[in-house]
Amino acid sequence: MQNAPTVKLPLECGDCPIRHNAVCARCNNEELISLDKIKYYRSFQAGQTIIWSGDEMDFVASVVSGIATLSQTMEDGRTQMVGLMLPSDFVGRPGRSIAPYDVVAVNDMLMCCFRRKPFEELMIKTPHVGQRLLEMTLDELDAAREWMLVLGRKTAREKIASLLMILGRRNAALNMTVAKSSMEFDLPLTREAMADYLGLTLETVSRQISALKRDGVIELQGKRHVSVPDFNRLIDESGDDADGGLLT
Amino acid sequence: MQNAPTVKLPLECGDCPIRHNAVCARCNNEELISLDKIKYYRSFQAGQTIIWSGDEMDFVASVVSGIATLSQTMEDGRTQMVGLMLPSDFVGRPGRSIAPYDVVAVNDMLMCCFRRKPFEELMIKTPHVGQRLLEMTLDELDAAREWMLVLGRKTAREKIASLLMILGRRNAALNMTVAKSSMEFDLPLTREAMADYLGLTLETVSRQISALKRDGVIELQGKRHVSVPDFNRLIDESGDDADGGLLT
DNA sequence: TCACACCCTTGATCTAGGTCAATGCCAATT
DNA sequence: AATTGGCATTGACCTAGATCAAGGGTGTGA
Repeated sequence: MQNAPTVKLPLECGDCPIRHNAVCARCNNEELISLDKIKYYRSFQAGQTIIWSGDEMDFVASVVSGIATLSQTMEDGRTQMVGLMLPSDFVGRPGRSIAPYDVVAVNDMLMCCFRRKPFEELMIKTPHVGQRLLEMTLDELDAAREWMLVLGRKTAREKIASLLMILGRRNAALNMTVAKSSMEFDLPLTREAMADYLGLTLETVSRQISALKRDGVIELQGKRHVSVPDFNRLIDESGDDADGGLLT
Repeated sequence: MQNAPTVKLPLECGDCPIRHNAVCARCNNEELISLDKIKYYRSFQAGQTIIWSGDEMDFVASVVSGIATLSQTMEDGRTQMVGLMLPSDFVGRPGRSIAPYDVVAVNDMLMCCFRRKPFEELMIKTPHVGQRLLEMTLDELDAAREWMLVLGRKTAREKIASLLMILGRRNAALNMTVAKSSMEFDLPLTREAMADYLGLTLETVSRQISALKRDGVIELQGKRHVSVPDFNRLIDESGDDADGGLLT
């Protein structure tokens, strides 16, 4: 646990995130084999709802490829996205059978699933899996709390900049490249999905993106491809501390 | 793990939350003894900052009595509370030495502390502690995500009602009483702290509390004692689903 | 090639909540 | 009993972002 990396790792040995090298280094073969026995793969189409809030959920899973969103919706239709699930993220929760939010595939996805009961038994038998899950959960908690600052206190422009920073960083991490001063990436989300993530309306999202473009902070190729000539400029706009987060 | 309660337990056997009955039932004596060897107690005064964001943190701890807040502050002073720590909550994180937020004592507090390194070693030796910590972290993650909906999508009035619901419920839980249709409790927070929790200004908090009083949803004795004649009315005002949360 | 469905942008207007400022309350101190 | 200081309330006004509305690309299927 001491030297475990706190950033999300891309896939390493095989295609299942549970086997990330942070765990593998400590796992013996028996554990890997027992994991293999209870897992299976499922794919989902873009736009498909993977799990409905309130539904019985008999599996836990990790994202192999594609992007999903977690969101909560009030009776009157207001919705708030509470998480973005990217490859290597873990969906579901041992010890609870009812899903607390909707999980929706943004693009085509492949998930590595484990039936919940055997997975729970496995966690008791092989503590390393639980330890890795604890690390990941703590990271998600930190991310959720950082997002609370975004939602509660930032202006619309800062919110957009914060989202672009996250998307840029995660894109860089997925490509195993270092985040550098200039970068470009695709926006996986519609303006409406961004609005739901940021607690804004889609019109405000659109206006602020236009404003950032007008001010030269970003450039757009089409509507869904962004390039950031100077990443530090974006950081300034986001209102974050320069050091870029609370890792380690 | 299967039957572990998902609500936070009040203190049970002794005064350290790590020994909550959910864990105790599965622990053998050896584990309890080894915990005792590395723990110590610290008290803090009301208003005292327990941990500064960015500081080195060589211990983890759990709240024995009193209330603390977790908060993040931007350079220009805007602050957002990201958590309320009540008795039995766990502060700090194994595997990370730098504190990501300020922890401030709201009233006089007693904390049960563990030096971080020995605690991490203990977690490896005795998986039950890690499993309990995972449960607690997952609960906190759910709470953080529910709060994201509050921050991102609720109106000021709904935000206040949501906060009062949480305070009322936690108060009922601490007193080991069942949440019933009418209840009363003290507000532990100033109007400003409530504003920081809710992403509002203190004036708006004050106005909305006055409005809820005017409309008969709550009554005030002094400025810090609330009684709620009909808890369901408060739930309606909060915009939440009637069933009252996502537990189990 | 037309038409329909999506997604996105932009403008005009409205409003919830922020900002600024005055005042009130009460407990502690002198 | 006067003073000080920390909270809290209330009013008047302002503004960021919501709401309402119109139109513009682009892709897909008939």
